[in-house]
Amino acid sequence: MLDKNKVIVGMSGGVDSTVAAYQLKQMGYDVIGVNMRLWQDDFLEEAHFMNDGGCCSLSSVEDARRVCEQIGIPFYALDFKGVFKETVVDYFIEAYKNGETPNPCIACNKHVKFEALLEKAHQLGAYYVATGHYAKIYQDEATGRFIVEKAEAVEKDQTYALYNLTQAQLQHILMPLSTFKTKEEVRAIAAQFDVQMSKKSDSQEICFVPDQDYVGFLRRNGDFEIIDGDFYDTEGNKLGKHQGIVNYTIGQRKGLGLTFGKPMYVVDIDPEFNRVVLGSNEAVFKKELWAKAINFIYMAGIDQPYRCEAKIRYGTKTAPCIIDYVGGLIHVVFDEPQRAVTPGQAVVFYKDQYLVGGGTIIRK
RNA sequence: UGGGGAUUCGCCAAGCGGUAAGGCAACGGACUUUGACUCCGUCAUUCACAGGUUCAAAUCCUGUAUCCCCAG
Repeated sequence: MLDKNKVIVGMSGGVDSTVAAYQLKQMGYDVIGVNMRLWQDDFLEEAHFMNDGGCCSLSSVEDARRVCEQIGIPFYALDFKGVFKETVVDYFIEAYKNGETPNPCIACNKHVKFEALLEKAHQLGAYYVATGHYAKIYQDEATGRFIVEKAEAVEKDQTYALYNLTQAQLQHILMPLSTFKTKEEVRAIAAQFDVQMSKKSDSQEICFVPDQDYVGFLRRNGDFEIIDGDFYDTEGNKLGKHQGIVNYTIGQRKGLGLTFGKPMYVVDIDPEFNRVVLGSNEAVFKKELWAKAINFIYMAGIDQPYRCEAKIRYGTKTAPCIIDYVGGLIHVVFDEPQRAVTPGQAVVFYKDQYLVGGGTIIRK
């Protein structure tokens, strides 16, 4: 029987998860801190890149252990390298191989933090797994569905990366940072028992590529060749050589190595012909998109066109749109054209502050 | 080995005797759970080279080099 008062907290050793654990302890939960060992890269460890990290930092085990001691909760470091490799790293490599831009955090949430870790929690008898994400999760009394709502701290809201979670997962998840209005409040609490840690900067890179060189990561870990190809304009004229499609994402301006007298942006990536199409900023805007692998949270699904808002990239604003199921895919039509619709990225739907659902943008 | 035109930052390009605009690229920083976008900052004591005329030249003159066009 699972203990509803028992919770496993994913501890990165950073500010957010530390405060999450602390809050739960204060609330009276039986809290266990767990640091997930996710990835090991000999290349980077030799290069001393693993010393400072973020949400999934590979080197913060000791920080996590220390704060658990300070909070007064048990701590375990557990190995999740296998599942992480299969569900996050392999997906990441595969996406680039296919000319897409992946979002590994979303995959990690779905398969590692709220699946593998949740299983581990159940093995330990805990009903809940908790993290330091900024999002609200609760059960709607009327419908019985578990709903995700944007965090109070709007600028830190992380619901975009949670659209893929199922009802089965959500009922076992706690996110105690949901009520904080700012990151500063969270830091202030952290400072009460660990000043040094409370000043850690926010994470901002792919956790398994802490040197920022994801192309180098693909070279070392990928099972495919990164091949030079040609840049084309939107008319089909050859413009020059590119260094392999993995180097580019839709909307990208920097690093093209070509000059045209005006800024040029990546408009399309064609993995089949190894082509990268460049165009003006205006050419990067699209009014519609198609998405697959749809997951709904706010409701079970839609059976007719549904008006809501959508966010097509983590750092962007939501935009009004109408979504509709067409042949097993979701068709999204925006009121206004959106910049850099990127295959592989998630499109996440919102209705006011509620997370409606989302899917993966495809090239069509 | 005859005429004509050109030569300014990696690319494009202002300047036309008064002491080197700008755009693109690049680099550095901010922002960022995606090397995206965006923003901020840096980027020719020097104008193909050598002389000359001027108080003063990238700008005028004279050679030299390279390129282009038209004539052989």
